[in-house]
Order: sequence, then structure tokens, then C-alpha cells
Amino acid sequence: MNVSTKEKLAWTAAKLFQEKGFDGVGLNEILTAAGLPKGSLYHHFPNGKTDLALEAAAFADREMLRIIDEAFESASTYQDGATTLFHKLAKLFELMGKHTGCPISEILFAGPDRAEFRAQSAAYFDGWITGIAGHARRLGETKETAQQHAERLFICLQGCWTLARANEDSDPLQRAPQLLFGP
Amino acid sequence: MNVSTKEKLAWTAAKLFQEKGFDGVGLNEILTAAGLPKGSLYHHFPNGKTDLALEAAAFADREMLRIIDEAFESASTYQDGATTLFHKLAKLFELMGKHTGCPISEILFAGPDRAEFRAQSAAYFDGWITGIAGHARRLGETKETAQQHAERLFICLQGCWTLARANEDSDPLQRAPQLLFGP
DNA sequence: CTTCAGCTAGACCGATTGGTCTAGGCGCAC
DNA sequence: GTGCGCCTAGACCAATCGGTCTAGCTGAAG
Repeated sequence: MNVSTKEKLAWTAAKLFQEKGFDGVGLNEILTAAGLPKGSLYHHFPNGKTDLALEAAAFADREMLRIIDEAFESASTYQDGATTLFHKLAKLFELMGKHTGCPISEILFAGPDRAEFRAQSAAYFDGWITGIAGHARRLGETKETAQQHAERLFICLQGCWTLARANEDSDPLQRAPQLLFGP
Repeated sequence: MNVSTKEKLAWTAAKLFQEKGFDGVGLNEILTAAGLPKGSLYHHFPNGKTDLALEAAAFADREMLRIIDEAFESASTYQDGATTLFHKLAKLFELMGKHTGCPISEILFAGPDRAEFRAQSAAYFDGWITGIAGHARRLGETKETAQQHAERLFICLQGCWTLARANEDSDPLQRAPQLLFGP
């Protein structure tokens, strides 16, 4: 089995979903962008768009965890790591055209039906918070405050990202650390 | 011209968009829910779904400004008002079924095209922040800190709402004041 | 060479999409 | 009463939706 074809589909889908949301992107659009026929999609993802969305979300989740680890691994304090993280995300936001949303929300918040999607989104978000809390712990926080700080950072991330998207300006993401650690 | 028909369309559309997003709801679904034929829609909204979305967003914006004013008007401190606001929103979130998103984001973040939509969303968000800042000012804050606090509250609101939606639990919204004013 | 599985390729399907258009009901002016 | 304008009603349209299915390419096993 050719791995790169499946990955290319998931990667392309993740990118497009992030721009227009799950219901905003058609399969044909994804396939055209990936340069692949419909047969390939349904070979690799027998359950069609649903499978593809779950795989794309899993891809985005792994990517986010990687970015979090990368930001914190070279940091000497929690504040340092968080600041680096926001700068990385601001850069990513600009790189993707200043109009994308949180990949998990965009893919997995598709209507009141699809309970599996929302359950998965909750699990991914929890994983991000746990990941951040782990770094906070490692950098000297107590177990309790680490969890608090991680949740706070996550909430700040989501809020700033939304504001940045509306304004088409990464400034809210850039100023997020100041909001978290400022006066 | 019958006002209530147009309002019913906007109201119904706002509710459905908030659950499934702009692209997740079809015109037929809106019309069925409103109990109206397609002819009425295109009479009141000649530009179809686009017009309807803008009107629905305007409706949601007015509603949110009303909630903000209501929360702060009977408050004696900014912290009081903000706490009341989050409690009101948590209640609203539960009332709507614990799976809805920010109406403005859900309606107006529809793809990289539609620049008009995103410009409108930025204007609405700015209006919310300005509204909150006005109350903060009135309740004793300086012009500078009022703006800061209002932005912070808005970001917290968006982030907590996202987390609440994923978890299908209003808890993050309930605990938002503690996050803003806590230790 | 033949054979066969893994995958690509895309024609094709019914359902649904947003949007158009005509017919007629209703209420007010006269 | 008649006439007229606002609005409702829904049939209808091309385009697109997600999904199915068969045919054929390709490369390794024998």
C-alpha cells in the first residue's frame, strides 16, 4: 500500500477543512487539490468523508502536539515556553493565509449529530492541555497550578486565534503571552 | 410588508447556523423549520443565502449586545458585571443544547472568499469589546485598562465557549470569571 | 511468461444544493 | 364591486453533493 497517497489526502483535506470547515469543502475539491481520483479516496477511506475527516483531524492533532513539544523543549521556564508557542502559532497563522481556524474545531464541530466527532474533539483538546500541563510540571510548577495554567493557556489560544481570524491579523496571538503573564 | 415573516426567517437561520455553521445548513432546512416557502425567502432576501446570513448575524449581534448591557447595567463593579455575563452565557449555552458555537464565527467564517463576511465579523467583535469597555469605564476603570480588560474578557469568552462546546459542558463558561479574576 | 492483489482512474448514481420563475391569495384604494 | 401591489406558495432548474462501481494499470510472486 502506498502510504504517501493516503497521507497526501489527509494532509490536503486538513488544510482545506481548516480554511472552510467540514461542510464547506466538497470531496471533488479535495481530490482536485490532491491530484487524485475518487477511487483512491474510497480505497484508503472506505467510509468516505467521515473517515477522511477523522484522519485529517488526527493529523492536525499530532502536528499541534509536535509544535507544543517543540516550543517547550528548549524553554527554561513555563513562561518562556508559552511565549515561544504563541510566536510559533502566530507564524503558522500567517503562513496559512490569516484566515484559517483551529483545525480540530473546523473539522469536528460539524452539527449536533456526529457525536463521535465532538467526543474526539474533546479528547484532542484534553490531550493538548495535558501536554502543556506536563511541560509546566517539568518546569517547576506544582501539579495543581500546572493544570490551571495549561487550561488558561488553551483558552487564551482559542480566543486569540478567533480574534486573529476575524481581524486577519496575527496580533492577538502575538500579544497573548502579555495577556497571560502581563500585569 | 409583513415584518414577522422576515424576522422569523432571520431568527430561524441564526439558530440553525449556530448549530451547524453557514455551510452546514441548507435553505430547505431553514424554510422547513420556519414553515415558509422559498418564495418568501427570496422576496425578503433577494440575494438569497448571503443576505439571510448577514441578517442572521446582525440579529445575533444585537442579541449579544443586549445580553452584555443587561449583565452590566445592574452591576456595581466590573468584576460583578463580567461574572453575571458569563453566568448568563452559560445558561444560554445550556438552553441551546450545549453544542452551539459563537453565532458570528459560525455564520461569518465561511471560507477565504467572502471577505465581506469576515470584515463584518471583525466589526461585530469590535463592537462587543467596545461595549464591554464602556461598562468597565463607567464602573471606574481608566480608559486604558478598560480596553485591556474588555479584550481579555472577549478572548476568554471565545476560548471558554469553544472548550465548553467540545466537552458539551458549560463548566468552562461557569469558571471563566475565576480564570479572569482568580489568583 | 502468467497470475493476482493493490491501487488508480473516472464514469455514473440518486439526492440535495442554492437559485429562478410563474401563479395565485390577500388586503387596501377607489 | 374592480384593480393593483405585496407577499406566499411551490414547481422547477442546472450544478454539485457524497457515494458506488467497474475497468484497467502496475509490480511482485510463482
